[in-house]
Amino acid sequence: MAKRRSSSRPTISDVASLAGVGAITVSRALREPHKVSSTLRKVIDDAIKKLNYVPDLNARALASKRSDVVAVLVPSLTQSVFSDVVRGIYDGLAESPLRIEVANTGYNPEIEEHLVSRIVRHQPAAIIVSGTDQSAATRQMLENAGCPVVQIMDLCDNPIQQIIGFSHERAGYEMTRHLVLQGYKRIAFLTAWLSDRSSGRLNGYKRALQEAGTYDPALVVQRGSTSTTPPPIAEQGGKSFLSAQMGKELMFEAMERHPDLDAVFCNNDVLALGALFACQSLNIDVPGKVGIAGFNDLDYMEAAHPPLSSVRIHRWRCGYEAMTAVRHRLDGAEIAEAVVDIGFDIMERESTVRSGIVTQSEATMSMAASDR
Amino acid sequence: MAKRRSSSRPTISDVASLAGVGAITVSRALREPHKVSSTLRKVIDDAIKKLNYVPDLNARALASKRSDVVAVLVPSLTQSVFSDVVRGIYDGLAESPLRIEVANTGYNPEIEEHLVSRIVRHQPAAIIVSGTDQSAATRQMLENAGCPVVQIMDLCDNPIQQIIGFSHERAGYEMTRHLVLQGYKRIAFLTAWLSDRSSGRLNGYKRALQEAGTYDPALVVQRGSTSTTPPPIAEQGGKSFLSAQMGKELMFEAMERHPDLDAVFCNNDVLALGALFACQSLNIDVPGKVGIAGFNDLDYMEAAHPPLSSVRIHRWRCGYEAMTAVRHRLDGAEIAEAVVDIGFDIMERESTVRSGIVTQSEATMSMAASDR
DNA sequence: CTGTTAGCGCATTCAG
DNA sequence: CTGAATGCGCTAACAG
Repeated sequence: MAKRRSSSRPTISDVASLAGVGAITVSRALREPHKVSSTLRKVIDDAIKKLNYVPDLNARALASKRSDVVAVLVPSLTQSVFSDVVRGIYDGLAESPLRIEVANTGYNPEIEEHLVSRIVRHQPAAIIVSGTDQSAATRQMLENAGCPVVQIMDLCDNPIQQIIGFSHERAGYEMTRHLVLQGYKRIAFLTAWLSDRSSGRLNGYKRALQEAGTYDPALVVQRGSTSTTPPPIAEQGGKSFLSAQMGKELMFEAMERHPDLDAVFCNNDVLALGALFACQSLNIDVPGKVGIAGFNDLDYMEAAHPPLSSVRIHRWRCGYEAMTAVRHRLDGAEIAEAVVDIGFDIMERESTVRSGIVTQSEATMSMAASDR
Repeated sequence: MAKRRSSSRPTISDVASLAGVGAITVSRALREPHKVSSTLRKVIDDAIKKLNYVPDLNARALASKRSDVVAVLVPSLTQSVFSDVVRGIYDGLAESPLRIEVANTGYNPEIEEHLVSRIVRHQPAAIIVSGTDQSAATRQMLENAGCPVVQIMDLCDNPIQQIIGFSHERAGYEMTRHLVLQGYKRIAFLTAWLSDRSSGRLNGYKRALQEAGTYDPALVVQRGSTSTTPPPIAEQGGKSFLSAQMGKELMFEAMERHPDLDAVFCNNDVLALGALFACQSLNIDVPGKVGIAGFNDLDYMEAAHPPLSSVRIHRWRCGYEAMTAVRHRLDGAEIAEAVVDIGFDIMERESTVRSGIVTQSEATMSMAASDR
């Protein structure tokens, strides 16, 4: 019997010798049971139980040049949008032996690049990454990663391999269109900063208002004039930059700058919530005097008083489908669809319906993939 | 030159031969630069850059029997409480080469046990785990993990190794005490289900009311009568079980069952938000007719109209300190304090202050560690 | 279906 | 401060 450097856990050869077979057979019994006769399989299973053997996954990763880690890159964990996506990813995991390593880009392409460079050293089983605005270097690394790569939460024509999401531009357009149809004329766009995806929404807003002939660039109210990324956590003192408090402030600012304002489309639900609180504190009628719409449709939007309109995006499903796609491909399947549009729903609620009474508790306008 | 199975990325010996040194020297230059002469270090660095060498972390983990993965176990990712904690953990990472693998127990001890059993196979660098209610088997595994283990978000007398958090019982007590001092008599406790930590809060509530002589078990309003864990995600259809909508329903239920109700202490801010919406929809004065308090102090509590009282817990800091502790110990330091109380603050805001006007925008009562 | 051989890329001895 | 040998535990590639 070979002597060991340290008397640690049982190894695969301990199992093999106890079962009276070769190590590779044990290995196969573990990973490809159908390639091992059922008799041997039983003997091996018994030996495994007797020794309480658990495979060393680092050794496996080294030998096979492939780990069981699915790397997930999201811009933020504290925004419930992404935590829901991540939960969908976790739920898609089900019984598979895969693990998930979440990394946080903080909306910063440089950090993202750094993270990807680290991730690829681990030979991940797959990579799930948010959005399409990776730097050229990042994209390069992802293309060379040699594993399934799935982009999520956006759409584009040339995904790295595969993208699952929806069109932010269309979402922004449709919600703005809804406001226009409700008769709102002076519709502001409230945002903290502009991520790549937020810009898409803003473009949709712009297009809808230009069509309506009521576009006014001054109505885009933003935190700081040119911020395109949130401040680093350190400067936030561990608090979230995106907050109801900020929504409140943006709303006050918007109303001060534009006394004729009659609706706000908030880039984010938490800003919309803040906007509502702002109106409540000034005794401003919603939706009579001002309409309020958000984006994401977090749970409190429906519960609010009045219920707040929003764009429901299928964040959980997005994560779930991404994980499902990953698993299919890890099982050897080809990419089914390179671009998967999971759509969104415009949730029309009281906060933006001033033309009458909402007959149903909420009207839904589904904007799912039109090209299916 | 040894032939390779696959012509993949450069290895440490490629670097070594290019630099004209032994492989181990390269290894040391990477991990313990101070043990290598600066001249060699420079030569090696050049070679590394020239070859674009990146160490294979799986091989490193196999050889050293220790990976760079810090496993983090939380009951939920979608509750912002824990996503803030996780962010604190990430932020505590800073420039260290550690990675984070977050796993999700869903408040289910069996799942937790399963996850821990998988995690320990990876020889993690450290484990951070929420709470103290691990199963006996889980605790056993953690004790034998052979790496730093830090418990967070609670306190106890016998941590596995080290615990960083605060007392839920005291927090529940102090907030209830505040309500009592404000003259509220019929104070309900609203909760969706009772986690181990929630129970602590409930116990504090109970103690405070018993002291005041106004405790009434019927005032504990819970979703379902005996639920101790949330339903699995599948039954939630990918939606969060804990929601403002549920807070609203619980509030309606509480008011119906107890017309004399004059305050609610919600186990969670999102429930408190729902309770507020419930009152707004019925035109019930807050805090005149009913006081509302939450737990966690998420950002919208302060922004709400009226601002909602809550127990501010230092979730970001908790994660950050846990990671800091992990890094210290990975650097060879001993455990400084086995039990670290990071305290909490009672945020007294308008929603529970009916005896007069809050002179400051918010009064704070800090309940940090008293025994320092 | 099963086994043998030969590494995966690195870090741990233990020498100098 | 530096290096040579050796093996971490497992699996790919062939052979039978």
